[in-house]
Amino acid sequence: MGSSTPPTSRDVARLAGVSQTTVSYALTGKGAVSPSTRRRVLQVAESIGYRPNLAARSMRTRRSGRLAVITGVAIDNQPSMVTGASEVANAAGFIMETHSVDGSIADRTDRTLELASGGQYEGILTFVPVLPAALSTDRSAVPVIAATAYDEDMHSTGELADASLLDTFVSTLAEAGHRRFVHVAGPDQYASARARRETYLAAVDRHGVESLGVLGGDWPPETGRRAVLALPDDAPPVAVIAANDNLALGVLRGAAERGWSVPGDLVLTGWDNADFGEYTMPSLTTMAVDFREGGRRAMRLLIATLRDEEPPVSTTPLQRIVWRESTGSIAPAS
Amino acid sequence: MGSSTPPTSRDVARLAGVSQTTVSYALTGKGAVSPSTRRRVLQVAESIGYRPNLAARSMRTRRSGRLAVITGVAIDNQPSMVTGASEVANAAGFIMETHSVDGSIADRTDRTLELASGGQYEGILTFVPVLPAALSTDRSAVPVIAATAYDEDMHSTGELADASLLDTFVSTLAEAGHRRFVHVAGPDQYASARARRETYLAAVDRHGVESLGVLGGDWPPETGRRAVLALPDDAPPVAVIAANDNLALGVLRGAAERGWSVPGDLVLTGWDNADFGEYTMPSLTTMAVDFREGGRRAMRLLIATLRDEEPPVSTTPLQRIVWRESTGSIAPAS
DNA sequence: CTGAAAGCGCTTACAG
DNA sequence: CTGAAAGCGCTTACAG
Repeated sequence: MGSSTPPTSRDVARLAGVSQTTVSYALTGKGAVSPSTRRRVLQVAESIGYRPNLAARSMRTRRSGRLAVITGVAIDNQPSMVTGASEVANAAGFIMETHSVDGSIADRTDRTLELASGGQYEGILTFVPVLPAALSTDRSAVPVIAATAYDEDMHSTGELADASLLDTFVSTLAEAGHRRFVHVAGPDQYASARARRETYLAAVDRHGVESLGVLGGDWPPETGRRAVLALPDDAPPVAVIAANDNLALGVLRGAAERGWSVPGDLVLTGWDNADFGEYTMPSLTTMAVDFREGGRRAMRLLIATLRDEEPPVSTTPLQRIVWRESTGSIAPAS
Repeated sequence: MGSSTPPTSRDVARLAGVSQTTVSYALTGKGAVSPSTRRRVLQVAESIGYRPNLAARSMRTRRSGRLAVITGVAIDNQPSMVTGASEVANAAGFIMETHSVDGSIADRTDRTLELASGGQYEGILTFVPVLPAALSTDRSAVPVIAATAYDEDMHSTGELADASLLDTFVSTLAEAGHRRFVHVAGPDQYASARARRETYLAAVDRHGVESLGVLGGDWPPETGRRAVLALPDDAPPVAVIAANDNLALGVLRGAAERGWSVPGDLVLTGWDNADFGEYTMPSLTTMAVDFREGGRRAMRLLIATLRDEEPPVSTTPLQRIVWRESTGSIAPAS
């Protein structure tokens, strides 16, 4: 009990009175086996609960049919990316496994290399930043693709971190008559946060509106709340461009604490289309980012790479503005 | 390029002018190797980028040092459970890998069995419901433990789905003078939703307050909003016990749409301590559930099982009520 | 301190 | 249609 070792294909062979070869053929459906033999083998295998040892199989075939996706605990919106990647992997006949890694970027790089050369996967897709060393395809036989939504360096698919539509927030609000803006930024280590901040600065400049500055510097709601509390009394009417919905939520709370109405004294945009944004009072104008499709594309790229095919090009945008109550009634530029 | 196969321990041996045995000893630090030989082997291994084939190693040693955690896309709050499990696994010297599975319960059970008998893991911890067949320890050599926060059947660790503290919501509000209650329930398929509903019904009964009924039946905020819109005009003052924070968020929105103030006309409790709950207007009274500690305990149980040790007993509660603005000012029973 | 040999559980030419 | 044999890349008694 417990210490007994699981049955092997040799056990099945002995019990069925055939060779290991025949068992293998019957199970994988590869060689030619007579129907009756095949039936008997299958029956025996089933009865003793035989399951092939995957490590042995993949060591022999050098094909595991498995792809690894590397994620980390702290990356927002990844669940949808993983789901999208999984859809594509399964459709292509692969089993996809998710490995969650944490620690420093060096640790993550090590682990990625380990997985790449461990002989168990035919390809690796990482959603967390790793050092370029992990991506070199010369030494590790299997391809490693990085699709990080939220950081730069390496071969990133990048589209997910694109901030160019933030310009549309500013221009549309400017056209609607808003003259004063503030940006509540995310942390500087994030490429997406930096991109949004820079796009904001360029936009206020380009559209000739006043900027009261860039506040914030972190993702949690409390940062947004503090940013509003730090605004001068005569700030309203002001348009607040928050780097994400969490921050926007804090802004909403801070505005209420100061007695400022939204969208009266203050209009507000977020980013990410978080579930709660449709139900806050007022509901949040935001950027819907299609992480799932981002995951699909990343996986298509990996599969194309390992098959030595040309990667498919996708042109449809991954982002879309959702106008809601927090920006008042405006006629969005089509 | 690309088609070249990764270096093996035999390659290292040849290049270092030693036997494969010596390479193995030098790398694993097991046998006795002279310092100079050891240094040379390590140097060669490093220079050609050698990494042991894990499949081969674990096939030979029958010890992989790896544990698998099975999760699914749709399970709320799992990230923290996974984090907790990972902490304990790493502290015990194991590498933990997360496998995300979806499909029917039969599919998930199959996949679990496959992992259990695949020879790559020393133990399996599943956070998604599987059939009892997957848990039988007689056939698969490795232990499989189910720690499902949100469904019943099998050896569940259960504490996470415990709803008994909901009685405290009701009794405390009753003591504060609230006489009329409503429950906005989650979907019936969830053990946690059922437990909360039943605890609610028992509580209103026990504390002699009126119940306007049980509404809802799903998790998204919209369900909570609809529930409030369905209430009769003369419902207030009423205490709404929502099955989770999403639902409570919808309730808040619905109340605003009807012109009902919170906590004036309506008081409200949620569940889960979602991030946004501290920043809604008003902030949400809720149940903080320590999923991370739940994950830790589940992993401790798995490790104790595979080591044939007595599982550690934990007595500290995993749940704690957080009183906030949505219930007005009350003196919580200590 | 070092090496030759066996074997973990599979699959796959090859021969019959 | 079926089987004996080799080998995937490791580790580990065993002998020297």
